[in-house]
Amino acid sequence: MIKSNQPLLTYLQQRVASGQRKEFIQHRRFAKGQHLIEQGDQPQQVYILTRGVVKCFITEENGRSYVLEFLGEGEILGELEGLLESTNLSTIEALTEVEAYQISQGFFRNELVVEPAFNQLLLQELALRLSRTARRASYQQIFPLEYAVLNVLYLFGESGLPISKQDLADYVAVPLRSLNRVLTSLAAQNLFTTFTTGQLIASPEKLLQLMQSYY
Amino acid sequence: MIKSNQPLLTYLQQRVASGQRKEFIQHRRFAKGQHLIEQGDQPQQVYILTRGVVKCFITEENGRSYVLEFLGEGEILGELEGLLESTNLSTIEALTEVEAYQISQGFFRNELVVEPAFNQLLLQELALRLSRTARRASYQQIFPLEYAVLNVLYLFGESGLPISKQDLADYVAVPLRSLNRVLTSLAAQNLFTTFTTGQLIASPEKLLQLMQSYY
DNA sequence: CGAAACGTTGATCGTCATCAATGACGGTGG
DNA sequence: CCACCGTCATTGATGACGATCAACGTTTCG
Repeated sequence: MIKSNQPLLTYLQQRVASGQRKEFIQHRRFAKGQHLIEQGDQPQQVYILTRGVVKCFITEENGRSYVLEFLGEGEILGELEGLLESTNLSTIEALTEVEAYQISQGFFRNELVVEPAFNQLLLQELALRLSRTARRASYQQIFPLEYAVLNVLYLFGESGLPISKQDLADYVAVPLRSLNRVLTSLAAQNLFTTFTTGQLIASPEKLLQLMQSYY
Repeated sequence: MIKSNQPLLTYLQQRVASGQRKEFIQHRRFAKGQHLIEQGDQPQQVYILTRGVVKCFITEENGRSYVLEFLGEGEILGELEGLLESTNLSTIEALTEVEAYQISQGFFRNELVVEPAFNQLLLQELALRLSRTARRASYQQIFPLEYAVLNVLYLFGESGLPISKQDLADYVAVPLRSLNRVLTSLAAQNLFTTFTTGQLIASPEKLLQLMQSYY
């Protein structure tokens, strides 16, 4: 659920360690809550996360938000805009304190040409994101809310939820009130207790079984 | 709405005309209704359309389908699987008679390395699709069905709808019956007549105005 | 000083009313 | 025969409003 990209992180660290042209790569830190990228703005930079988690979301004209992804270590930000030379598709907000390499769009585009390994990593990253986004669009449209929530709970398993309920609500694209309704209804089925801390009690098998009842 | 990619088509035609390694590139034809790619199968080929329109859709376990895109000339198919070496994300069905270049995954991957221009075109294509898919996931989740339908009608404008109502219904992710309901309700507002042939009467401005009433 | 009592604040829930989307079934018209 | 629509019933999701509860710092009293 919180996507990461270890190979890209490793690649970049080696790239930095090699020392070549490292003047184009800055390491920056962002406080929790800060926006790395603002939807609709003209983009300038590309980031690659080295620590922390960000939320990547689109805000619609009526004020409601849709969370595209939660991104963690090794994930790249601003790459779509770097490739398309368009304004920012989404806002990127730090959910924790975040550290990231910052590179200019020009350097980013140049790297794609001169570094086949980087090029390859980016192609795979884009392909994977497209695949994930498409799958999610599909099942969130087709199945009812409860299914999507079960899915999220299943993905987090017993590890606990590192994100706020409001963010989770935006992820499944409903108001917080509606998410809470579903959660209490699930809790009534003895699926878990004390959701507050993100702790599940029920077995993943039970969740899977419930999900399959929608087939 | 029917996405196309002229630069990629032009590139490929030049590539073929140059005659180099053209033994790896076959030109194939598919009848209307035929499936170029089947969801879940092990992929073998990458296609680039030269004529016709295909529907690219995911079928969920409960039998309902979600249309990801309608793709036309110059669009590439099977590239995600070629990059990720995964099973097919979606089914690709010919909506009209279709012609396409067919290349093997191996050749496809090799081209990405030896042909910077092709590599660049693919990066941009993936970035654009990701951007489109994300935007659509967002507004379809957040706005009611009528908004999505107005949006589609607006995009097609007065050119008429080249796709069936069932396909359109799958695109907005509702049963055909529900789509028809929305259409008749819109027709009652004098937005257009004789939708059967895909003809609109109303001005795009009027559609836009209606859409904005959801803000 | 320390513990109990208090008040404030934000998150959550019960309830009721409403709207959006779906399913079913039968009718109508090409 | 098939595509479409009218109607009615039902489910899913939302909005509003007030009640409740937990967290936390502050006040009060022994």
